[in-house]
Amino acid sequence: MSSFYVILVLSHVITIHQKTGRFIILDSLKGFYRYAFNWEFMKRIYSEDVKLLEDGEQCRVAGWLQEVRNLGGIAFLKVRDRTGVFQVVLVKKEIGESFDDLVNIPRESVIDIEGRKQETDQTDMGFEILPSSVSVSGYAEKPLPLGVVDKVDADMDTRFDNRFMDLRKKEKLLIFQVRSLLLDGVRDFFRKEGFIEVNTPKVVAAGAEGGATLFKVDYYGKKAYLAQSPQLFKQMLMGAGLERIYEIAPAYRAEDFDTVRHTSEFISLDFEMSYIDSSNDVMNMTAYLVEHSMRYVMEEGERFLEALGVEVVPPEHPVRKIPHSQCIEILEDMGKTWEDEKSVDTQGEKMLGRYVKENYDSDFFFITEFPTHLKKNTFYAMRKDYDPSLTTYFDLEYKGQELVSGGQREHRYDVLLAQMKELDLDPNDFESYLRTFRYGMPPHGGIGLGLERFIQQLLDLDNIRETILFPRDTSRLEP
RNA sequence: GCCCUGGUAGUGUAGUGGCCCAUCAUGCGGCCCUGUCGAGGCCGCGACUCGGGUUCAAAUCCCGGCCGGGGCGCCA
Repeated sequence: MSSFYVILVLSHVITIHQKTGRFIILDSLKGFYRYAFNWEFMKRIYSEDVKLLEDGEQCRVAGWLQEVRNLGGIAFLKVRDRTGVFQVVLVKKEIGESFDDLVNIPRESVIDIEGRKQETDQTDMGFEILPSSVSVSGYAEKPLPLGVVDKVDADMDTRFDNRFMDLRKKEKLLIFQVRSLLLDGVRDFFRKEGFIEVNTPKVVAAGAEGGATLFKVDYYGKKAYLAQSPQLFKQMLMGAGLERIYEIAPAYRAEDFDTVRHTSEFISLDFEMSYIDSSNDVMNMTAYLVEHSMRYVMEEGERFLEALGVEVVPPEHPVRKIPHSQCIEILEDMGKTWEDEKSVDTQGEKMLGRYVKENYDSDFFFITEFPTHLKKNTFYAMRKDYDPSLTTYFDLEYKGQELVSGGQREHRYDVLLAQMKELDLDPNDFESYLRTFRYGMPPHGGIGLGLERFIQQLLDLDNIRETILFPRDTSRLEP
């Protein structure tokens, strides 16, 4: 009954076309294709795969009617699916009165075409479809809220109000194809390094760093919050003996910031590892994670990066580590001045990014040994033995923007308790967390990485919202 | 939260006191065209964010509301 059978051979997929008994070797599973199983109920194929058919062969394709070029006696329908834009040819004297109906289908309607492949060098795809039937599965209203292929761009607000339409643009789709691959790369790395993927609660009783940045929720009448970080749970899992874990999950920040690199809901990529000797172990793991996932995207997503016109340059090892105090000196040498306290602020980050790029030809560097008073809310940060005014905490900077924050955690119960008391935190509020530290806690550390920032910097996007399907910020709650 | 900045047809814009019953592009509608691919040609449609104020006169100036964009603090 089915028109396709599928056999897996190595990483390639071979389909046998039953009508012809011919083998079609699909390029790979890199991105577009999904033929790992034989879905006999899915007869429609991607336009990219029509290329693999013989000249004159019947096929069924479908997509969005991008535009109609009506020349009078002949018309061309440009139809877009996820893999490309193909052309359907309508000859008036051959199809008669339905010609007028077909050329008047509104743009962006979904149409389903059965027809014959005809090879030609007059289209980008190298073929066109001579239809035997065309049906409209979903009519599009007129006018469109924004044009998918119009020569004018829409404002961000218009675009995000009509995100479904915005995402029909090829270059928007590409971002999410890269994002998907980057996550594959991340998971590939962690799997190979023996990390366990976990999920921790997102509805919590208390945050990691006080209550100021938390969204309140009503939890069966009790006061609760959306988690702004999995921090405390990750540490508890170190106490539970999981040793190496990672989590890819949303984090919520009710900060009232409105910038191109902040959103209220983002995907936090966290890992935590036990039995480290120092924060250097964490930094090195971080650098290899970033490198591996970038290389993965470069290999698997070459066509996407090419289409986006982006060159990806992963970090080389070792990634330079610059203590915070030295960062200040460098910035002073570069002529930076401060009104208040000397620290690496947004301007400083950008300057240091340029400095490292010019002097060491790298997009990456760590800022290490963050002063304790700059991490004042981070009660769980381990401080340097020789100088408690410094922490073991670091940031990883990518193209002049903070990408990662992490360090070695304080695993000694009495020290942790003392650091909490410095901040006037009530240990009773953290009892379920603190308890973990009283029954054998190994030395450990970890990081949090902003996934969207990673993609933003990777693809040189102006605004972090471009990396999120439906972004949440201080004013946007829908769609 | 602070600072800067904007809101004109479906979309993107021009217009900074009278020359504006508002420019251009795109879109949409109609007509012509059998190889278009930024299709082309001709004709048409469609807008000043809301409320107050100043003025003989407001898209334009002032105040407020609503909704954006950018920067900073902060952060992933």
